[in-house]
Formats: sequence, structure tokens, C-alpha cells
Amino acid sequence: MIREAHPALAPQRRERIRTMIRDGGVARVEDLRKTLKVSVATIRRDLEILEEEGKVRRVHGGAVSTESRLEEAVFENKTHLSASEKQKIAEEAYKLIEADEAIYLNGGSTTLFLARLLRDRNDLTLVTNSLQAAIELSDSGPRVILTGGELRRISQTMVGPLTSAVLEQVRVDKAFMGTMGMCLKHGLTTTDPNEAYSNDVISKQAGKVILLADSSKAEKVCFARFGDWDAVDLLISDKKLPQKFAKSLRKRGIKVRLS
Amino acid sequence: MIREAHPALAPQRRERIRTMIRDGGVARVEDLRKTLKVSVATIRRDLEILEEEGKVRRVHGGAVSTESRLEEAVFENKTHLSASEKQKIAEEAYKLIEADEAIYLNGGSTTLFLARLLRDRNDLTLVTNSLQAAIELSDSGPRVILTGGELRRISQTMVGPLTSAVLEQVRVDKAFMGTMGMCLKHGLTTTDPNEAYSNDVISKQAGKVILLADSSKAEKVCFARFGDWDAVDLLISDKKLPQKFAKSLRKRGIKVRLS
DNA sequence: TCAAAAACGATCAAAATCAATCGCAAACGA
DNA sequence: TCGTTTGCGATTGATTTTGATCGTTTTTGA
Repeated sequence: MIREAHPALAPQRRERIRTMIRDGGVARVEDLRKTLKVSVATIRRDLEILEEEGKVRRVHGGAVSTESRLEEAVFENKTHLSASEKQKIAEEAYKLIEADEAIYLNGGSTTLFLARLLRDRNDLTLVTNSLQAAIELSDSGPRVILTGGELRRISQTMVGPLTSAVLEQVRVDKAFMGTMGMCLKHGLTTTDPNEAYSNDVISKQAGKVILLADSSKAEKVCFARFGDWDAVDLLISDKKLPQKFAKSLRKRGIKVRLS
Repeated sequence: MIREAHPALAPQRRERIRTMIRDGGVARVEDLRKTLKVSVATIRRDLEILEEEGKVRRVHGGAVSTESRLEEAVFENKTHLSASEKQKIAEEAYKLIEADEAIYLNGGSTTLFLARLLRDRNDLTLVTNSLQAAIELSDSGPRVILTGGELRRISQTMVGPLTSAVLEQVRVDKAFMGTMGMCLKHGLTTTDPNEAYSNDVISKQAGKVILLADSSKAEKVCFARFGDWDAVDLLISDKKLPQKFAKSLRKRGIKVRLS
């Protein structure tokens, strides 16, 4: 299908680099290369242009945002380490998306990585309650449908009863769900009951529910429970996920994929 | 009916190219060729013409919309053009907002100025279909409720039938509405029917409808009509608004305030 | 401090895209 | 009917962009 038959136009690609750097504060050349599927030479040339325009500042290994005052230190930061795991999980999830599908993304950093991979896909329909995901795709990419509802600042998502007004009117082929905690005993949990409620509603409207959660989420329990393991078709996580955890899920009939 | 055997007329084809670029933000020559079933030479000639008319900007491999964020120079100019007038209109509108009220803002640059003034007001509830306004207030400020719906890229607003699902469940004290055109004879108009529809719905849910429009909008007519002058309680505009225009509105019982 | 590893910049060749030109065919007006 | 105009497609040489290579610089870790 339309997938990525042609590369993106250069200005599109540069804009994408710019927002990635602005949102994350920083980006490595190597990460940009993987995400954008072009050579490092091209990335460097783009960064050079963006630096001339004053939109980013280059540093050894990548570039940092000029708007935020995060400097080099971020490179060794823990959040960035788990970012590469999240990136891999997102890439694995991306492979599951077929042509012309309608998909759902909830809030969270892992799903945001997935959203970034959708920039060149104009055959898809994306439903989301994540403000960040919508911003990420506000220039180009799939048809974007926002759920509406009350803005929860801490997570930058739309939640609450108003959300269901929209959610109940759409059906999606696949729902990609991030979560704060996943526990064999206590199920899937997140911090906010409203957030949990939205997750619940969409789970019922989705053909398949695919959970995206890095290994740090295993056996964590938060306040508000949503959905249930029975509703989950597939979990995508990373290699550090305890064997025992994966095994137990598989026994319950849930597929587990480690990227 | 257009005869399929014959290709579209040249102006038709160019108009199609223009809307494709506007909607998608960008378009590559090859895609346009496939869609329109003409040679690349023709596409290039069309793009050349459209560029001369200032409707698109050509780049290697295709063209980008002059209104897209990829083309910042133009975008910036546009919002800064009558920025000071819009700022004053927004300040005037701000005075009307009382404590603990629920208000609505639609998309557009004037209402965005108003949104910026609300950063320190945490007593309010703001309902909006403007992605930009939500971003502006995503850190702090009033309780924000987004309408949801399909994201319209060109205006960065949420529109369409899904919007009304949320809108019908809320009531606001005051709706501050920007508009593309206001004409004594043809009423209030905007470019997109979906946008118009959303405006229509909220007008009915609002205690007062307050129109924010700088003088350049006077006697302009766009494609899609919404609301009606009868629904408007107050127009806030600038001093350059033709006397005749204001007088005629006052005669109809609409208050007019010039900042 | 020093050596290995990673990242960088310059350069070149391949691929994609572009501009200019030509010829053809349909539409038009005398 | 005939010459002119206009729009289109095809060809060809020029230009731009991109990816790969290689020597150099910077960073990392002992």
C-alpha cells in the first residue's frame, strides 16, 4: 500500500528532527537515523541546516534543543536509557500495523514513540487521548481523531466521562496501550481513575488490545485498575522482562513478544 | 457530471493540487502524478504556476503548503500581521470573563491570544476545539476540556460530527468565537463546513456568544456559513471597523465594542 | 596519559529530481 | 478550411540530494 513507498520530503524530515529534539530536549544522530531511515550523512547535513537556522544546537553525538536549557548531561541520563528500550518496543509494535487500519494510542512515553513512527503513514486512522501524540502528528501523517475530554496535566491526556462520548462512536482494529503497572495478581493499573476508565472503554471497542510496557513496569501496582489480562491479546516488552512473568502470561493465553 | 473519458481541466487540476497540499501540508510530485494521472512535466508546470501565485512553495521532490508549519516565515508573518490588534481584542474580551465561569474558545489566532491571557486563571473552565489553545494552557491555567473530533491540520482544530458528542454535554457561560468572515448580508462564514458545524453546535450551548474579529474580517465571505447574527450578543473588533458596519449591527441589537 | 572506539567532515559516485526543448494533438478564431 | 494557440507528454542534459568511503578529530575507559 501507500506505506513508505517514497521517502519524506526534506523539509518534512527536518521539521521532524526539530520536534524530536524539542520534545526530548536532545536526540542522537543514531536514533534519528533509525527513526527516519536515512543515512547518518543526511542527518548530519540536516542538523547543520537546522543549526544555521538556530533551531537546534549540535553537540558531539547529536543535537540539543535551543529552547530548553538541558545540556550534555542528558546523554547519560537514565530516562534516555530506557528510551531506547521504549523505542524498540515501539518499532516492534509498528510492525503489527497493517495498511488502512484504524488504531488507538493512549498516553504515555512508549506510545509516543510509536506515534512518531507513524509520520509517513497517511493510510491509517489514529484515535488517541494523548495530546503529545496529536502534537507530534499535527503536521502530517495519519488521520488523527482526538477523544476529547478533560485535560489531565500531569500526563497530557484527555480523560474522564466526556471521553467516552467519542470513544463509543469509534471502532479500532488495534489498541496500543501503555500502562504504569502490570501485575500478575492485580492486573493492569495506572495512577488516575479517569485514565483507567478511558482505557477500559477503548479496550472494548478494539479488535485487539496490545500492551506496550517495558520491563520496569512488571509487578508494579498503581492505584486505579483498568481492563484485565483477559482483554489483552499481546504484550510487547523488552528482554529484561523476568522469564517467570512472561511464562505465566503465556500460560494464560497471552502472547508475549520481547524486542 | 464530469465525463470520465476526459481528464480534468487544467484549473480544476491545479485547484486539486492546491487542496491536496493544503490538507496534507506537503505533496510529492510522484504522488500527485499518480493521483491525477498526468505526466510529471504537467505537475511541475502546475506547481510552478501555483508557486507564482504564492499558494504553495516548491521544494525538491514536491511542494509544501505556505500555510504549513514547515513554512514558518509565512506562518509567522500571518499571525503577526495584525497581531497588535488581535492582542487588544483579546484583552478586551478578557475583561468580560468573570470568576468561576465556563467559557468556550474556538480555533483561530485571535482566540489564541485570549487563551494566553488565561494562564494564571485557575478558577475557570475552558472548553475548546483548538489544539493550539490546549497546548498553550497545557502546563497551567484553567481546567481545560477538549472537544475531541477529527484533527483538521490546516487550522489545528478538532472538527466534525464527533465533536458534537462532547459539545452537547457541556454548557458554557460565554463562547468566544473567532471567524474568517463576517458579512452583514451573508452572516458568519468560515472555510470548512465541519468547522462551521462545530461553531453552530456550541453557539446553542452558550449563554452568550461573543464574536472576536478584527476589522479585516468585515464584509468578507467564506465558504461555509455558521450561526447567524441573531445568535451573537457582542462583537469585539478594532477601531478600523467601518462605522457603517458597526452601526448596522447595533441597529440589529448586537453590541459592538471597539478596542 | 594513551589507545580503542565512536563520531565527524570532506569527497565522490549513484540516484532522484529538475528545467529546457521538441513534437503532437485538440481547441479556437478568422 | 487553415493557421494559430494552448496544453500535454517525452526526451535529454543539468542539478540536487543522498549514501558510502576514508582519513581526521573527539570521546571514552583503562
